[in-house]
Amino acid sequence: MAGNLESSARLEGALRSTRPRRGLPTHTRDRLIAAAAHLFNKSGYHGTDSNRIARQAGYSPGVFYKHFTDKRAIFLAVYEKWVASEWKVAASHLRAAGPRHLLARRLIENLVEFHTRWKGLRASLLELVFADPQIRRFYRDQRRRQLNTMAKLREQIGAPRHAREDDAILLFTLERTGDALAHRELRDLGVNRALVIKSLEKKVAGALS
Amino acid sequence: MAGNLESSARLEGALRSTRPRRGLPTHTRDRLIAAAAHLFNKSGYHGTDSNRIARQAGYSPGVFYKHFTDKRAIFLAVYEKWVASEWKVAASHLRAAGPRHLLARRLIENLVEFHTRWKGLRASLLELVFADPQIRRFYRDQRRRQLNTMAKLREQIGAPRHAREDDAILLFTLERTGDALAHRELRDLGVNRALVIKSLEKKVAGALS
Amino acid sequence: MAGNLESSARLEGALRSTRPRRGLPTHTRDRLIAAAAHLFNKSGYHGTDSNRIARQAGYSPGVFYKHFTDKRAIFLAVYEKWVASEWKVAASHLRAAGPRHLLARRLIENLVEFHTRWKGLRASLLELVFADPQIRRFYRDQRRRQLNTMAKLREQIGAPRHAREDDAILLFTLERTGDALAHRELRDLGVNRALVIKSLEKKVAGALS
Amino acid sequence: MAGNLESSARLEGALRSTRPRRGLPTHTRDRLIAAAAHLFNKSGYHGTDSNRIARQAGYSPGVFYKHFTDKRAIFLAVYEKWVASEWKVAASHLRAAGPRHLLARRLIENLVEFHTRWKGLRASLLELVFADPQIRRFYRDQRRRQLNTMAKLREQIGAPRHAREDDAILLFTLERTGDALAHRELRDLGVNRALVIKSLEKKVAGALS
DNA sequence: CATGAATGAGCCTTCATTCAT
DNA sequence: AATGAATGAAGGCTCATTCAT
Repeated sequence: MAGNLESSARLEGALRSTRPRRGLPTHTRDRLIAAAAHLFNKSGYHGTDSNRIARQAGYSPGVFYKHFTDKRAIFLAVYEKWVASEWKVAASHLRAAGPRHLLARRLIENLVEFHTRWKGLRASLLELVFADPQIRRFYRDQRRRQLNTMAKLREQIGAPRHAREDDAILLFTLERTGDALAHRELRDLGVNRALVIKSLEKKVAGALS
Repeated sequence: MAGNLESSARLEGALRSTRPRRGLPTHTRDRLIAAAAHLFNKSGYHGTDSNRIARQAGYSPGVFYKHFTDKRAIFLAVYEKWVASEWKVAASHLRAAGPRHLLARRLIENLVEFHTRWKGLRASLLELVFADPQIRRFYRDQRRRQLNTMAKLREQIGAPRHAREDDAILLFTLERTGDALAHRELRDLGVNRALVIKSLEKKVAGALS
Repeated sequence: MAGNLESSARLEGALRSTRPRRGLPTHTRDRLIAAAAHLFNKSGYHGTDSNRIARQAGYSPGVFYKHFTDKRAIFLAVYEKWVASEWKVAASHLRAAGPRHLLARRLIENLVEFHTRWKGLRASLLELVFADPQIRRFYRDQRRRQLNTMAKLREQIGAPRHAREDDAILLFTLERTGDALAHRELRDLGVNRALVIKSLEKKVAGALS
Repeated sequence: MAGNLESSARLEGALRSTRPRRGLPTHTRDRLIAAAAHLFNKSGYHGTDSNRIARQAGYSPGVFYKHFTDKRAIFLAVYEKWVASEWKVAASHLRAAGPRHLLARRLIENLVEFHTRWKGLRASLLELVFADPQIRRFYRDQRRRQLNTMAKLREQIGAPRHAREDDAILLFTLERTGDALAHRELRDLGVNRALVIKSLEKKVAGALS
């Protein structure tokens, strides 16, 4: 993954150590977000307490509230950063030239990777989307943006229009199946993972035609 | 709706009042489950506490722990009852004769109704599936059962076989789109609800052919 | 052991089974006391709840409060019965003829047996003697009675008088050392059990001379 | 008394008032221990709850669990501190020069004082020694230490050896009689307090010869 | 006499949040 | 900017006790 949300592995070891006693506010904020991302993803939103986030980032509890009004706020920040980095990666795939089936393959690969890396965060997300208006708003903004991007992309590559409804359903399918792939749910279902992935790729390729 | 989980509306008004001073354990348990279903659905799992469940059911706090070891346990009980009643309704639709497109329509109608009624519960569910092994197991058992039922149903109506993988993807699509329909997510996306439903019906009808 | 407080072994198996649906109040009371004795001794006063006492005796929780005003009351009843049976046994030893050193031996043997059998009860007792005036009063009555008995006994066997103060100290010594013998405290201290017992016997024999 | 456990009287009045808004952890911990010692001694272990300990020490409930995992843990801490201060005082008596009968007198005086000050704590202790392995272990370690100290002391002052068994019995006698003296048990028994004390002194003096 | 469902005060414990340093 | 001790509301859970049947 690119960007600001470091991988879990790197996080675990490095965070506590190398930190200047007094850093730039932005740096502190970023460290907190990275720590929160890691912990939310590992233990869920409700399984993570704010003191622990601060400690994991190498700070004392008070720092947390200098940068975020409450726990909800840092979740939103984590989520925003997460989504931003997702978009960056997706965009790079979309810019890359190549035949449609290869594009589809890359997008699905990316999907699975993302859902796998952030499965804990996603599990918490859905409850928060339900419970918190601000998170809900952001969540839906992203979906709208995805939908618009799909339409634009088709335009760029000269494919014919599709019904926005079918695009939406496809996004839902990808999202939910991405979770299933991340959680090894398929194995429990006696379903072949590779075939599912192939099927998704076909759907995406179809949507781009 | 059929079944044991009373509708929210009925619950809200009636629970506290009409209760014999001393009932059968089963009855008490059922009332607790109904109250929990209502509250989990309204305020989410983490927004509901055990004392409140008891009070909503018309009891004092101690009663809760006579029937359930902890909150997790009653959530599972709620979930089991919820799923059981869902199956009952679905089964009645499946038994009813008629052309496939009508069957599909009824199933989708049922899907939307269920996701709408239990949207709060579903929002909490996904986090708990992630966090709790027992709930996860039950969740996946249901999915497997759904998958098997689909295959059997096709056999019964003489339709050709489909890949289990595609059935799984269809279930995921239905589940996630059902949530979207329940949460009025589509309006925010500028997507036509009726068309989405029609599209889902077509997918289901296709799966039954 | 004589009398009404059945041995733990017998209790464990038999209590729940053979009980007439409606018995004499005295019988019920006795069963409750026996069950309480067993449980207090095993788990301590604070580790035993009143519902469990009733259940162990083969009754429902309500029965308990038909016979005792509260948990304290049944402890006192247990204690009274326990002490009564202790006296009965001691009296039989005192009545039996024989040389003084044999009498002393039998009394110490009896002491150890009692402290061993009721070590859990004794552990709870001391806190309750501190906390509860009624139990305290009873406790001290017993001590006074012991003291008087010692004096009388010496008269009977024609031994010279001793200072009441020394008798009291001897009783304290016996009580505390009896506990130590019961709890295997001596082994931890690197002290020879047989020698301690011999020493106690000598003290008792001395007191009877 | 010297040492870290302040006297009840001082505690009662002073604790809540003079406390810096924010102190060193050690100081907080010490205040909690002092408050717990006071309350355990006054109301017994089971009559004291953790919130109350915190409040008595001048803190809010949460503080308690920053310093102790549970009530058992603070009891052990109280007990350790108590024993340590007891040893300090005893040691000062033992170091002081003087004839043996004066040493014995001072030791008994000290015994009575200690048992009087901590009678509530002692009453709870015995139940906890029965119920809690860790407290039991500590309790017995102290006894062993006392026993060893007695032997060493005799060596130092050039007295002949005594059987460890008799030393143990003497300690038990002192402990139990100390309690009796503390609880005014003797008055109820019609026993002369001064004579009992004299008798104990003689026993101790004898043990040092 | 006996039942056992129900009560409810109250203890144990957590954790988001604050604020004096 | 950072600290971290302290807060305190609130939730989880128990158990002595009651009372309608």
